[in-house]
Amino acid sequence: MISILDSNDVPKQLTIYDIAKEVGVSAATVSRAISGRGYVSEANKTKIMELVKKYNFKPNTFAQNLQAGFTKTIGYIVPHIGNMYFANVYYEFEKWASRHGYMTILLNSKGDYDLESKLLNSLQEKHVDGIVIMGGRMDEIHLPDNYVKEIQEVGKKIPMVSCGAEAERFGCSGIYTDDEKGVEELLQFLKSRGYQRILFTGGADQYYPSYIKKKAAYAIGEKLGLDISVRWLTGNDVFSYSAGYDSLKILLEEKKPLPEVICGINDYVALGVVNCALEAGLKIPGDLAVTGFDNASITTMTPVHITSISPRYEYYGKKVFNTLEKLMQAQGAVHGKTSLIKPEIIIRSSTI
Amino acid sequence: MISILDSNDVPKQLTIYDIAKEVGVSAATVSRAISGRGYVSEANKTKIMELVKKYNFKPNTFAQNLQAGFTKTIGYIVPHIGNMYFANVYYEFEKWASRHGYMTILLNSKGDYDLESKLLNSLQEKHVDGIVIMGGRMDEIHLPDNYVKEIQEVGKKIPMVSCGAEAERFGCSGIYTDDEKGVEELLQFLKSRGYQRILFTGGADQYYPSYIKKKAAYAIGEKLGLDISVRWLTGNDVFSYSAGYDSLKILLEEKKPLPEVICGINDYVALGVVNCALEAGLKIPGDLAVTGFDNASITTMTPVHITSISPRYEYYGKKVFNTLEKLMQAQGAVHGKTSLIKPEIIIRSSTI
DNA sequence: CTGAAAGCGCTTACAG
DNA sequence: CTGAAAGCGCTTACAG
Repeated sequence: MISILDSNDVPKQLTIYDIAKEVGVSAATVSRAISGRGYVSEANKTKIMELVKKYNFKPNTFAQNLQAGFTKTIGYIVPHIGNMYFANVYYEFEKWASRHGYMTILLNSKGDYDLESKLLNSLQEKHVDGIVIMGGRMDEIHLPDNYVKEIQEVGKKIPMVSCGAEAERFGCSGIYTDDEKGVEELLQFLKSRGYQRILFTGGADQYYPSYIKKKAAYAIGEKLGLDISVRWLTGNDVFSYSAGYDSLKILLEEKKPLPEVICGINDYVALGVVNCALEAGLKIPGDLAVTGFDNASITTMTPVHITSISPRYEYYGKKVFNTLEKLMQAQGAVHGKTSLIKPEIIIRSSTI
Repeated sequence: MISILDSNDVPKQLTIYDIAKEVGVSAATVSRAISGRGYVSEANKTKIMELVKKYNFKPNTFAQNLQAGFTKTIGYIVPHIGNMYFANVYYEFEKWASRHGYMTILLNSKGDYDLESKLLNSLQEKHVDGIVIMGGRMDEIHLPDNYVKEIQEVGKKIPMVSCGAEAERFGCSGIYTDDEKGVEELLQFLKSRGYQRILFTGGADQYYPSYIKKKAAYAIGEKLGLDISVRWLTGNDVFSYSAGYDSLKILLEEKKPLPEVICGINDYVALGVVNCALEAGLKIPGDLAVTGFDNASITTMTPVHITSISPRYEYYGKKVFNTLEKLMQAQGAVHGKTSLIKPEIIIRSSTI
């Protein structure tokens, strides 16, 4: 009998007491046998484990947690898991978390700061052992103070890793793609292929990933003697396919000479540029080269495959987990500074 | 002082006892004040809530859970959250779960049945209140008996919703897209536009979604007087972009007359077909029409936007949550039969 | 309206 | 090697 029905017909959970009674030992002995900690005679151990198997008994993790003071649960907040970037990092993270016995609660904030606050609150109530937060307010440069403070407060109580630039301001550990290095690799590559006039498009200054890339593009471009321009967009959806598409469309309508390369701020934008170009009868990379960032799977789902800067998801996700785990293990953890992950260029057919 | 340091410098959690002591009441009163259940004098309530606010106190959910017998946690297994289909359904599901006070643990199984078993086990240990499982073994027609039995066993103990066809065999509730209706809508639409020769590609017979669509395509095609053919692929990656791409490529190499329409088994496949067609210099929809299933965002990230059958993610995710919630609330839940969700055709420029 | 007490299911010194 | 007991932090009848 797996579940004993009480007077209300509510199935009662099987406990170590039930096992103990059936074997004729105390609950303590059952606990020792199952956990493998402390001495138990072979005879008893065998009997106990047989019943555990027979009933497929699982000790109640919550009781264990209450006792142990940790939950083996991690909270993970992203704006939208439908975004490949977040999905890819999460996938790799979760793999490591699972292997190490952690379960991850995945929450979507839609980039809504107040919803983010609510979710952060729920995670605290759950007493998760650690928190990872990506995107949303992490990327916002001019973030109102109260949102910064909130993260600081939470971070004081719960180990937290922020996946965004400038995690220092939140007082928590950060893991982030080294956008500067990414731009450097990209520009060096483009230069090596003989490109000169390069346009960056698709971002917006108020977000770190765009801001950093822009700054780096100008600085490194100058160093390499390249002709760099940056044209961000206005409107909401600056990181989208249609942002890239519209961006080139407008450029074409202006009838000024095109740059030799358009670098989308991410692969969605790059794909938009590619498709607009193809529609306009431009050859890629003959008439125009295109690159992206993030190495999303869509880079190979187009007639020309898009050269892109890969954040190296596997390494990234693993690093996030390792960093968080260290914090979780060190009681009264000291948050380190942001570690930047060196990205990698993946060369495809959208560039010579 | 939010955390009192004990001799080991381990920050101690704040409990209702600390609050009680500071106000000068019992823990029971604090509990009543916070939960809002039972009587508490206004005076005490005010004092207590002030401290709760001051210390940002959160009652330990695990202690509450242990008491209440439920965890307000749901386990959710998908093969890979990087797949847009799963990501979209999860996103909508999680929205509702959060609103109703549930947190969702998202696990990736990679479609590996044994990993799936392990994950299922961990979820049981966590004593989640409910489980959702999508893809992986759910879609496999010739699933070895032991995997079926396992799901049956888990489903007996924990409310479970399977997002796949034929959930009945697992003895748990199912929510699934009505693929038959989807094919019907698609074919009726194609007929209305005057199309006759229609080819389905990209699936494999051992998976329900393909199998059902194939069967429906033949049956409904005959009813409507259409010329239907189905060409599944061999190899691993039958649901991918390159499956679609290769499929058309081979067709073109055979130099037989092309069908008027190619229906990809999903949007990735459809996109592959589209791009192969464009590369071969075919006009879409002039020379060839293309359609997909799932209404993924990539349908509009191509030069021609792809007509697709939408599973209506919003409704789908909500329905999955509602179904699971009903099971979780009804103790000793009786699993219903699979409810099919009527899909919707989204007409775009890849068809006349 | 309030507090003492028992209990949720487990673990862990402690004494034997 | 084993069991009785206390405790993890909360809730909930129960008696007052």
